[in-house]
Amino acid sequence: MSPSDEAKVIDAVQHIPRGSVATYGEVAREAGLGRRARFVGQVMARLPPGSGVPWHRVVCAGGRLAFPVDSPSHARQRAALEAEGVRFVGQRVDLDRHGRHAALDQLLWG
DNA sequence: ACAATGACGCCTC
DNA sequence: AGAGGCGCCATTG
Repeated sequence: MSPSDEAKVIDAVQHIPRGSVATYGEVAREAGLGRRARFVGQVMARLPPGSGVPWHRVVCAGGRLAFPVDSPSHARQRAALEAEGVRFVGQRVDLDRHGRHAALDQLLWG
């Protein structure tokens, strides 16, 4: 990996509109990094607190959160998402409303 | 150099 | 729905 790969990931995450989410895999592709979903996870994990990067908008495939449902981190991410209007269906983000193919995203991303 | 470890994803029972 | 298995790849011990 090059230092710029990390920058590409950060950039892609920063471009996720408020109130919507993107999966790790989608971020990897949008950043031009192919199938390196795990790499995206690594970058998120290394983010210093207060970096300003909306890491909570990055979720696993299918809308699940990467953290164990009983963990504080899971609760934190879910709260952050719900605070900006993201709906949950059970323990999954409602991707029909907030996923990359949602109507609003189509307008913002083409 | 090598094995283990993840903020992943997809497929198969 | 849930559990395993495997591919993935940078980091860590």
